[in-house]
Amino acid sequence: MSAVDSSMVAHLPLFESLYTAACEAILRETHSIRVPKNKVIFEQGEDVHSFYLLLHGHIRATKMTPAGEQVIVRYVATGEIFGIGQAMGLTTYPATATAVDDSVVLVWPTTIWTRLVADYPALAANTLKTVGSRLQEAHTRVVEMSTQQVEQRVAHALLRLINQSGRKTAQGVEIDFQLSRQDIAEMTGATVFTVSRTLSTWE
Amino acid sequence: MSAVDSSMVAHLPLFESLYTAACEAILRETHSIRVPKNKVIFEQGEDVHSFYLLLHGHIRATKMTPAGEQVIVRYVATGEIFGIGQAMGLTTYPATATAVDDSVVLVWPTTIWTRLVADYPALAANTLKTVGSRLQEAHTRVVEMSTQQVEQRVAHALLRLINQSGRKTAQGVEIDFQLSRQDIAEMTGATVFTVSRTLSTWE
DNA sequence: CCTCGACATTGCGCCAGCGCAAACTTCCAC
DNA sequence: GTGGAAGTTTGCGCTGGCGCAATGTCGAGG
Repeated sequence: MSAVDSSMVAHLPLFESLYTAACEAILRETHSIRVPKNKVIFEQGEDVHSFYLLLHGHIRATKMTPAGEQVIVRYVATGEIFGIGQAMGLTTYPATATAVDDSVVLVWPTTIWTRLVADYPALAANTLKTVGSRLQEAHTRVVEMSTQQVEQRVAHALLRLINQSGRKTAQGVEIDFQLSRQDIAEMTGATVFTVSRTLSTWE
Repeated sequence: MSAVDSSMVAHLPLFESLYTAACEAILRETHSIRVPKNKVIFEQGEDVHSFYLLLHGHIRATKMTPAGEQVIVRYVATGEIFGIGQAMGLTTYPATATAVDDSVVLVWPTTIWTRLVADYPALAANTLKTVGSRLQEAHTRVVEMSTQQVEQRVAHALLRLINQSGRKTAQGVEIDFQLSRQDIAEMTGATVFTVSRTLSTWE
């Protein structure tokens, strides 16, 4: 519940080509909250009430099928906005957002989105780019699911995570949050068993 | 290459909450072209040079994998914009657009996108909604590909087409363009054979 | 009317990946 | 430590869907 310094966020894509003053004005409408690991931020189907910016930590977005199977739609990386269903014309959240780690997020009430966009048009343009690149990623995934088998899908999923949240260490690259076989299965559309077998062949 | 009457397009989502004058100004920057069936409008990988609005007909967007397999990303319905890679921060088209039918499209040079958005901020907001709903659809498809088997994927793919381009007739619903088994296969990530078998069990 | 080419169907063998059960490994909590 | 819960690995049988080849259907052009 503390104020946010614009120097912390002004460099993010969301604020690109906005003046510092505008950026500060936008930040005046928000506050930061801490989200403990495994806490659900919003649930699929819930009425949209807020949108968010991830300052620190990691968030997982999942969708549940009517049959009760869970699919991981994406991991939100630091600096990204999420929960922007309102901007896309939705009235309920299309997925569930859960903190994978202890995280810190900025919260805005969705009610002010329209006003913010009217006051700072660059905001819509920047959000458009973000959503656009997510669309790209989703299409890539559709293509992968259509044409590749599990082994390659797992490989690509891991590469995507590394590019997004990888950290170089002496031994190689490390993803800085917990990732179970179950998670990989839910990202790739495979079973835990197959994922386990696949990974074991790579040592 | 003829002028376009604003009354034809003013009701489209793209122009929502824009004044007629603005709408007309935007239309003054475009011209319509006829695209014969099977003509490629732009190719995946090509530098973005234009964005489009489909007035009449049907367009198919496909992606080719490095291995040469083709996947149908989506069908563009009448009234939709497409080829808006520029707005999403891309420099090359992420997919190939081909006319499925003889079609009529409006063309704008991408160079004016930035200016249009600056002059008419609602344009960015409206585009954001469009892209948002495509993102939704893409995620739905990822979930389907992850959890359902071919039969249900085919069913959903057809339902999506019907909702989008269906026309009611005495005998039922009709999709108003040619659709081969190969097409359905490329939409669902199955083979022509399996699609054929699946459809035959439904009579 | 016949031919040719494109598309669709069908039979058959095969295998990637699933489902399940059982064993093994970690990591807490007490 | 010790017991238990959660996560992982592995063996095994089964099957959905693929690959291919052969055959069937339909429409357009000579």
